[in-house]
Amino acid sequence: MDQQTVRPARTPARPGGSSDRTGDALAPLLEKLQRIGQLSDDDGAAVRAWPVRLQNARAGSYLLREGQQPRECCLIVEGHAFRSKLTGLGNRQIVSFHMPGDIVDLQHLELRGADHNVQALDEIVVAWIPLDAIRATLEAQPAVARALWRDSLIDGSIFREWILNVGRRDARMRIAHLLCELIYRRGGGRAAHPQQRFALPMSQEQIADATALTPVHVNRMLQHLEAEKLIERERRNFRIRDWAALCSVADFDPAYLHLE
Amino acid sequence: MDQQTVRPARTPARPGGSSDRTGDALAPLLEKLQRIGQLSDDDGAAVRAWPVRLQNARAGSYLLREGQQPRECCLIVEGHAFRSKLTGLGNRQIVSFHMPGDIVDLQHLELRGADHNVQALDEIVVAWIPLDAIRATLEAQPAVARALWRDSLIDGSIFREWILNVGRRDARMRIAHLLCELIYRRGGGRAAHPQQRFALPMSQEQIADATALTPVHVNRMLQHLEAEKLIERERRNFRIRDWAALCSVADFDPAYLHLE
DNA sequence: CGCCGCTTTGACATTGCTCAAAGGATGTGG
DNA sequence: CCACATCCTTTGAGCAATGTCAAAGCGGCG
Repeated sequence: MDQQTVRPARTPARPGGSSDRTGDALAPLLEKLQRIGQLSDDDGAAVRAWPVRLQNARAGSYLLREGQQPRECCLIVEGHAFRSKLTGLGNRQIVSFHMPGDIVDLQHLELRGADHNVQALDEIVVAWIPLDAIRATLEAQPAVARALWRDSLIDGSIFREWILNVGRRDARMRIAHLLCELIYRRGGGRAAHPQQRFALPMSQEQIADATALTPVHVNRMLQHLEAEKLIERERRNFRIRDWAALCSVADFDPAYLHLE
Repeated sequence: MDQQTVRPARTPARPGGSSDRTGDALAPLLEKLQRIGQLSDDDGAAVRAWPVRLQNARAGSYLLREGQQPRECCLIVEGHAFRSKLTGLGNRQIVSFHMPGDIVDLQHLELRGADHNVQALDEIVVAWIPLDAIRATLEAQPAVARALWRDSLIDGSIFREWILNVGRRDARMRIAHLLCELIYRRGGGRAAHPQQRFALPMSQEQIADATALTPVHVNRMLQHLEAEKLIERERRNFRIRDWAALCSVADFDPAYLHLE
């Protein structure tokens, strides 16, 4: 009944877990790279050889703080995360949401200090991958480098859409657009089973921080979407009643996700 | 007296210009790559060998439209450009400004359809570089690949800051922040001569589209900044009267530009 | 000279925010 | 198994920032 939220494994991953667990950990990443870049067996093997360090974290805990200079990249294995920035006055803006298979701070391959925070959205399992291991692979396996570059370019495209969303759509459209994006990405392209019920991993306050609204207004707009019979909802459990209409309200065109 | 705007050459570049003009065209790019990535002589030579096609364009003309599938990248040689997206209702959001040395659509190395428009801000000279030429260089010269990747990661960082700017700062801060960014980037890091007068290449309507405000409100906020004695202004000509205070009002921290 | 695009001003409308408090879940310790 | 704390969601009333509409200035250019 809970389609969306991938629960952390019952048996908590041991930090520095054994190699079979490690293989599991990289599976969602490999699947994604396969999808966006076509890797050879050698490429896949090189990625699988990355020495990952597993970590469990609870909802809200920081995986990375602004200003840190990490020497590892953070790959999401299970659960969800978000990246955020703070205004000098303390206002928070969430700039992206992430799901299993996403490397959340790939930019540290080239950029020094983190310019934003990364936090767990729900209970989460992440795999830390040494930057040096990735760099070594990039030289030996150009296809991996291309796939990762492509991934970060898609990231950029999503950021541009978010600037548009936050800047030029009204509250109702913003929220609808975010819903569409999350549902679409959950399906890995092709809004899979838009009718099914699912649980969003984020609170209304986090939706507010992603759409640049207040939690109060998010609440009202969700009720509005419900009254329009576009969605059904009960706490964080959603069902889309009219996917086409929701997309239209949201002004949602998935081209920017570049999932083909 | 016009520090900011680089005037298009008096002698208009011929499309498909001769090789000496071509060398000039790539100079700002090489300088930038040098700064962010340390290229060897070979690397530089490979870039200089790119067969560019020069084009003059007047303010407002489109260099690229959403949905197109370009086979060339667009490098700015002189003048300025901006990228924008449109809402289904026709509201425009500018997502970035660009200056000489910027490749404005590097993402087409990996991504198919353009997800946004690119337009000239003022009179401009651009160099079109075949994607295949760039791809060939990426394989042969990994340092060039790294520098370009790094550049696109910085792009992403700027997008994140814009999401924050548009999402969580008020109108006055947004505009001040945009001013700070433009001045800082003009100096290539280190806000060079913040006291000097300069002309912004964009209209107040374009500032509005970049900050997600209306032109009317931009006008009022500029007057407000002037009344606070932070800036001096007469049409598009500006002088910063108090750089430190402006940065503070703007909540501006240049770390996100990653210029070190 | 006269058009045109940009900037500026004014009056008014509205979206979304603030503040405050109440209602529900869920979990924990006694 | 209850009592309570906590975290989220929901509601209400009033307000502020920003948008809308309309028109007037003002510079530059053909």
